Order: sequence, then structure tokens, then C-alpha cells
Amino acid sequence: MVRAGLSTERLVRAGAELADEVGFEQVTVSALARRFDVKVASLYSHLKSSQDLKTRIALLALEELADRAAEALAGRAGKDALTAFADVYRDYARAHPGRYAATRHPLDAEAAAASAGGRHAQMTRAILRGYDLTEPDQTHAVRLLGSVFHGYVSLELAGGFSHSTPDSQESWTRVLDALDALLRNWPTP
Amino acid sequence: MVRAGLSTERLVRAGAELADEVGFEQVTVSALARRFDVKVASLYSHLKSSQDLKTRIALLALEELADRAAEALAGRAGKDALTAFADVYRDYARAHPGRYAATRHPLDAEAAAASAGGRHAQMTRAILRGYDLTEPDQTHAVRLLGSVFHGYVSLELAGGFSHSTPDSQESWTRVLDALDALLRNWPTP
DNA sequence: TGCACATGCCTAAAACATTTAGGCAAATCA
DNA sequence: TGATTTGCCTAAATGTTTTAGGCATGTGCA
Repeated sequence: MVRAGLSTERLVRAGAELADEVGFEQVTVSALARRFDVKVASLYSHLKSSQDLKTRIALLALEELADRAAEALAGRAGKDALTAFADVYRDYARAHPGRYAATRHPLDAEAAAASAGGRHAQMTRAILRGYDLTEPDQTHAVRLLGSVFHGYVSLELAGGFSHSTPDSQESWTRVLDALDALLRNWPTP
Repeated sequence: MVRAGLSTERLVRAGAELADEVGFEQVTVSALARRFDVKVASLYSHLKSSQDLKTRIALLALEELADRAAEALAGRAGKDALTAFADVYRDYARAHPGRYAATRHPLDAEAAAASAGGRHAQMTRAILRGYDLTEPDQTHAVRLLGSVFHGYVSLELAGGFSHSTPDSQESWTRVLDALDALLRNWPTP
């Protein structure tokens, strides 16, 4: 009897690939077992539950995304940093839709604390160092940027901007121009 | 044998309530049958499939949201219209998290065409009439607004802004201030 | 009022996903 | 080599999805 060489890490990576192929919601322990050609029960030595699998895929995706964002941010500032960071999000979502959907998977407090979520917030704040914002406006701006990036990418992925002019790439560019202008001219009431 | 009085419409409405209580992803035909105290198979006279149920809940939620937005928009213009519209989204999502999640459910082309999606886009454009934007900037701005509203509400619903200062209401207000300022001062490259 | 028919909910059953318990064989190590 | 750990197995319980076919109930018509 040849062993398949299962491990939690291999399962999670394969689960992430599966998510990109069939959608994050369609990732099941059964489908993963078929992929490795083993019995379903065998996976339960490596995974606590179906939820556990999804949470681990989400954590993997958050790490990957944070890694890419960190790399893109290195040596950049101001609008250059803003667009590089934003493009990482958008490109990742389009290249890995299942993984990107996984990053939106609700995490419990424990998993959230162990996640790369903190790195993401940290990097957004780093971008804002290129603009002249003080607290609490900086936090408002962090939330706005997170909302726009996530919102735009989600709507685009759901097909919201396809089959209409102007094309999505152009809107993306102009939206980033607008955000840059807004951050340089943040209104104080 | 007393009949339960099932109908597609009653099932979909009950499904929407169930979504608000247990989460949209947890809505199943089985759970709905339990709620009506009938056998699962009975529902399949009224619903094509589990997917059909979810799609119908999504369409219901989109209609409800569009109705509320239309009412809020009546008689308002400029920033007043912008904030009223945005608040409808946010309030709806907080009052009906399951239904709001349903509005993010991917629709096939046919369902999307029959949905209230067009009304939403139309209303966003109506808001922009209070600002001085021409095509294609108007479309870019429609996409930006949709992204911010959806993104902010999603992140807030996922708990992203809780347990941190300043509180989410304040950021929401300041984000809308910022969007208003941006729309009045839209950059042209 | 009595009958015909459409409809509403039923039972039954197959297919598939989740999860636990316990067992044999392979890999690892003393 | 023998002991132990590990990996994948079989078996089985539980729950969801979906289809097929049946009986009873309510409606409409003579």
C-alpha cells in the first residue's frame, strides 16, 4: 500500500488550488480527498473539520497577499506606493479568485489574531505616510482605502464592471488618481 | 392532514428571515422545511433547488434595498442625497446581515438581468447629477461609490472596524465627507 | 350536492458530504 | 530486530440534496 504523503500543509495548499479552480465555497473535504485519491476519513488526521480547512486556506491567502504587498511597497512612496499596493490586491484577486474569496472568510478572534491582517493594516498606514494626515484622519483614510480596494475588487470579480464601457482597467486607474488627489487634499470639517 | 400553505413567495421570505438569523450561507432547504414543520421534499414543488432558493433570496434583498434607497433619495440632492443613499446601504446591512450577504450572491446573467441591479446603478447616477461630472468620469465615480459603500459595509459587517478607535460611525461620516469633497473636486489628468 | 381534477404534502430512496471510532500495515527508531 | 508511532484504511452514523410516485384535500363544474 503506497502512502499518499498527506500533511496539513500539502492539504491546505491543494485546497487553495482547488478554491481557485472551483470557487472557495465549493471546497470540501470530499473533493480534496478525491484529488489525492485517498478516502475522505484519511484527511481528518490532518484537519479538524471542514471549517478548519477553510480557515487555513484563508490564513494562507492572507499571508501570500501580505507578502506580495510588502514586496511591492519596498522602495516606493506616495502615489507610486498607493498604486503598487492597490494593483497587488487586484492582480491577486484576478489570478487567484478562490484564494481571494478565502481572504473574506470570517475568522474567529483567535484565527484573526494569528492572521496576516495586522500586516495589511500596517502597510496601509505606511502608504499614508506619504500624505499629510494625522489621527484620527489617518484611521478614517485607512478604512476608506481598505473599503475601496476590497469593494472594487469584489464587484469586479462578481462581474459588475464587465460588458460596459469604459473598461474596468480605465476606471481602476482613474479611481486611484482620485484617491491620490483626495489624500493630498483631505477635507477637515 | 392540515396543509402548511407553502408557496414560493412565503418560502423565500422565510428564507430571508432565516438568513438574517443564522447567516446566508447556512440557509438550506432542510432548515427551511424544519421551520415550516413539513418534509423537505415538499419544498421542491415550490423551489427548483437549493441554489434557486438562494438566488431568489438575493433578488428579494436587492429589491428591498432598491426600494429603500429610492425612498431615501426622493427630494434630496447633492451631499444630502449621497449620505442618505449611503446610510440606507449601511443600515440595511446592519439590520439584515443575512439579506445583505445575499445581495453579494453571484447571479447568473439571466437572474442579474431580472434583478434590481439596474435600479441601483441608476440611483447612483442620479446622485451624481448633483455634482459636475461628465462621461466617462461619471462612470468612474459610479464605480468608486459602489466600491466604497459595498466595501465599507462588508468590512464593518465582518467586524473589521470594531474594538478600535475612532468608532465606525465617525469614520463613516468622515468617509462620506471625503467622498463629497472628492466629487466636487474630481481630478482631470 | 356530487364528481373530476389539480394541487399540496407525503413516503421512499439514491447520491453525496461530514465526522467519529477503531484497525492493519508501513515507516521510524531503539 | 522488535517496539512504537504514523498513515491510511474500513465501517458506520448523521445530515443535506434531489427525484419519483402516491394519497388526500380543496376547487370548480355539472
